[in-house]
Amino acid sequence: MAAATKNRARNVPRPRGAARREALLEAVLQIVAEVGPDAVTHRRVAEVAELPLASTTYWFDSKDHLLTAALELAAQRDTEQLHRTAAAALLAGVDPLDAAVDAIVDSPGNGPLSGRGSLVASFALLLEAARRPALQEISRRWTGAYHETLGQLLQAAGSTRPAQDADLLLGAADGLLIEQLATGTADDLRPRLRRLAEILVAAS
Amino acid sequence: MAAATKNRARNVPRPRGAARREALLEAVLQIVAEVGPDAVTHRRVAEVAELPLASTTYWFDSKDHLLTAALELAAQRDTEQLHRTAAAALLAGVDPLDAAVDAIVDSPGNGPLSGRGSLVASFALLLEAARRPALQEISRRWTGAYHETLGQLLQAAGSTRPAQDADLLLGAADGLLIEQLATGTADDLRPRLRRLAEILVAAS
DNA sequence: GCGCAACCGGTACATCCGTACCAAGTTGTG
DNA sequence: CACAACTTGGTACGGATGTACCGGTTGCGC
Repeated sequence: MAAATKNRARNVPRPRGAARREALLEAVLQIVAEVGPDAVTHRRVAEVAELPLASTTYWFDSKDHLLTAALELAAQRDTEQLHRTAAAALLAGVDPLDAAVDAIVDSPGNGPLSGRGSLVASFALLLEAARRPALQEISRRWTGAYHETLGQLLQAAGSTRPAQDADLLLGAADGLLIEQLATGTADDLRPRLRRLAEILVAAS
Repeated sequence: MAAATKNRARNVPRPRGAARREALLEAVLQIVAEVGPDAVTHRRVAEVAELPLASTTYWFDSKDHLLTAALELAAQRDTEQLHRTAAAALLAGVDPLDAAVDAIVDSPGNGPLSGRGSLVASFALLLEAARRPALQEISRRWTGAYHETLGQLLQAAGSTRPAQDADLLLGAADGLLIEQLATGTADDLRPRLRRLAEILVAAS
């Protein structure tokens, strides 16, 4: 039927358009990391992405939409990276506690952003979610993925209550990371988190 | 001597002026909590504080100065509250672990801002410090006060390495608080932190 | 081919921003 | 009382911002 052949859904971007869209989000994340969420303006995003100003309003209805989509992208990338790390560690037979600590500490360090910068961006966007309920669903999925993956690793390490242990371990990691960012220190968190993980498992 | 009678230091605000200054900082904190740091503009601050626009530039050289002073005020208030709580608990002979957990969870809940709002403001300002070294000194004093106080309480509870335990306990508290803010949940953190504190002390 | 929707990019505009300036009011001191 | 410093609040200005608009281009389905 004719209808079957012209079924490309409306509003589905063509390949080139999708690439532009992603370049814009990339630019948003870079700006959030380097200067902060206040600095995310249509003009600056366009400049960083090397695209004309109007492309920002073409692909995203508003600045809100731009930020929401950027948080979604950051969460999705980080989650995928987390799953890859965890799966590889489990298959390779690495000590699950080491895998858990590495998964937390390394996770945001890859991708096109530098480790520290992408951390700042992630936390800034998370904090945005505290004021915008629309973002909370994304935050929930994001932290949920961490809970699940860490729980599996802790269980493999012998924890009898992996959910609660993962909760505390993830919390400690996030809190210590924020503290490092806010005070400008840069010690290696791995030994401290490793010790916490051991204590949690041993106390099961 | 004549010199002795006119020794009021220059630039020391007179009482009425000091009240205005504080009202402005109060307004800054309120705006940071409700809308975010991007929304802190001279005009809006003046409006919230019910003062004329020019008063903001009179009492604070620039927007940077305004934000720095606001972080200082938040840190100072929170630290005083922390010390009060801890000292009272130690004198009253309350279980030091309960005191530690209460000191963390209750701490930012007082003051003119609602608990959740002042938490958001605190974290937002801490995150600002990640990008502005001038704020990091304040952040360091702030977290330092927590480390010290929590360390004393944990030591009283029998911890043999109070510094490290305080570090992890504070980290976990901050991380869990941020997670709650970002996901919109509101469970009581006390039992979880209490359990962590017990495990840490027991593992000494 | 041809038409239509998706896509592109330049420009315009109302609004808000940080900050400077200045004239009037207030207050403590000699 | 007079004076100087401090304080107040109204206004102005150059610049940046979010977003709307609109004519041109591209590429897919017929």
